[in-house]
Amino acid sequence: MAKNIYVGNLPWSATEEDVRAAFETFGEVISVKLVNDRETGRPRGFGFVEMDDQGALAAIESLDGSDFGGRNLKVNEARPRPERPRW
DNA sequence: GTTGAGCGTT
Repeated sequence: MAKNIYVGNLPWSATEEDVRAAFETFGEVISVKLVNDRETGRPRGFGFVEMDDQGALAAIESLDGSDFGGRNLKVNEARPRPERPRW
């Protein structure tokens, strides 16, 4: 099983491989998604990481509040996202 | 070449 993780307060210079490398230290990283502004194309400074349950919990406990790129990282379980409507 | 609370573009 896997969990979605919310990652916030990221430096604007951070990339998905940086986040993935940081989270791979604690477990198997399934996917990494950094959110960029769709209209301006600028990075919004947060993203999501999908990991295994144990790895996700370990990464949250270890990376939340830790220093990443000079910023205090915010790591938490992501909110459930509604599935896309297909009507 | 700028900015800084938050939960995503398929």
